Amino acid sequence: MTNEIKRPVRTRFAPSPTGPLHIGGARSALFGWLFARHHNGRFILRIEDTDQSRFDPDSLRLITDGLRWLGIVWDEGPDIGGPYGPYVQSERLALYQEWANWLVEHDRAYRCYCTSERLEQVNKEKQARGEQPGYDRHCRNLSDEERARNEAEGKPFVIRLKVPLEGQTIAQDIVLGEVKVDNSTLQDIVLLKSDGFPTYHLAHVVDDHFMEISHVTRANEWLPSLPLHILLWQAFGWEMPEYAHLPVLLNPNGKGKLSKRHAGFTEDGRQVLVLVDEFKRAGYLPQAVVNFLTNIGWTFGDDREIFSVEEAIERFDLRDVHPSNSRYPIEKLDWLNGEYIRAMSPDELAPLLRAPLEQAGLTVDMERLTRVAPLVQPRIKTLNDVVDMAGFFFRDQFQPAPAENLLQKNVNAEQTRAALDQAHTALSAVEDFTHDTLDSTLRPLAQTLGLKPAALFGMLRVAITGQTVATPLFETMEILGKQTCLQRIELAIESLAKLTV
RNA sequence: GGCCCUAUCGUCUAGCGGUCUAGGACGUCGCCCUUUCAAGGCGAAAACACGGGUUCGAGUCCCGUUAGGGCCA
Repeated sequence: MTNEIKRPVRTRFAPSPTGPLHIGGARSALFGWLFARHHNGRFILRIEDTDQSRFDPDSLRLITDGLRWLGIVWDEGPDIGGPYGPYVQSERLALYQEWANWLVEHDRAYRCYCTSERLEQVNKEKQARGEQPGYDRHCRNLSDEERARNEAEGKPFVIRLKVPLEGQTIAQDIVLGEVKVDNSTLQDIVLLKSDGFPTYHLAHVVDDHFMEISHVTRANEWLPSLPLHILLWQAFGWEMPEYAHLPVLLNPNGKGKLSKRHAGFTEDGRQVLVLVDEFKRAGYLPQAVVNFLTNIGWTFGDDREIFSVEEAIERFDLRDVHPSNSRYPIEKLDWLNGEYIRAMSPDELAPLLRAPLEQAGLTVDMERLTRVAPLVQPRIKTLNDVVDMAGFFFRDQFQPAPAENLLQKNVNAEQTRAALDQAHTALSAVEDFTHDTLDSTLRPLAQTLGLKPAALFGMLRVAITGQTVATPLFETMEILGKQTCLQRIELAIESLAKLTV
């Protein structure tokens, strides 16, 4: 493991444009980005679109939107260009073909004319003999005449790597340390397909060479092909980047790698979010999501879990990344997001609450929202929670709760009606409709009525907000105003009349 | 099936041979505060997968087993 950085740090995130940005992909991108930023290096976005069958035209925008939302900004990429472009693999086909041919010319690779039927047949026979399946290297040993004949017939071919038949390939991984494998277990992998498109293996090595990537950060599902890639670097004779195979996220409940869909539900029945866009729509803050992701597989130190990206960049090192995969600890995000919400000033928070409220069909008065913000601040975990907690402040039409909800513990309908009646009278006389005055009016009233303060406040809360759980009563009443409060109490009294009949 | 990787509280993790009667965080539970709900404060339960080595000494090193993950087919 190297302790020094030998060349300018350049890392890359190389997603396939097959769909929206996944939280696992985002974390891989994040780690590469943090590393690059720590070393004042460059971070590159490259699109690996050589699998045409899974191509999704919306994907590029979805990926870039997701990264941008998280604040993971790239220095070179398909949208902004850069000195090592193009940054889309399908625009680099000539390069892959050129270098695949170079390998053939230098006897490090060969043309294979075998049909898929023959490959299948070989596998069948091998399995029948109890051998491991795999290509039998038939075309590796073709005579010049056979080769010439195949060429003359114009047979389609792929280009395969000539893997050494003996010995070991040893790799150094920044996260995992030494990884060893016997060459005899390796396949003569295809580098260039018959349609002229490269496989991942070829494209990876060629691109990372010409883009001067210094550190390859990728998910550890690529680890098995690492020896092949090392062999490829050696075949080209190019300087190898350092590799860091990052742990992946596992499903929180079920087994296996975190899937795009069907990640299941948390214990409290909420769906587990996996797409970056879903986090945005669910009312999570990007800073919280980044902080959350950074804490999986890496530790800030000092027993601290909450820190800014800038602080993370200062300390981040791939060598400190934990090698094992983790279950996706999604429960922690709610807590962290709540922490971020509480750490803001109410004035910062208020504008962020606007969108969720409007999306819920409410009309937002910013002046009122600014007064409501500090009330909801300690009570919400996501921005969207504001709708349930304080949506009643912004509804055009008041939605009263069922009369039953007015009834407090050990207080019957008749008593409730009497209490609300008295409260109405008392409040009507209040000139200064503010928290302190309301408190000094209603608290003594509770005693007069022989009710616990909690009981009186509880029925008033339901009457005035229409909810059993809401923002604190006196502050709420102050914002709603005297007229509104009195009207709603009257409404509640009326609804109780039906109950007592 | 073959190959590769991994293994500390329920979960995310600290720990890089003695300071570990194993630390932090989320979650859970209890108490306090309290007009609901939160937030906040205090506290509790909770882990070194197992078996062999190496060593004066192992959570920490080595081997195996088991389990989990991945890749190939």
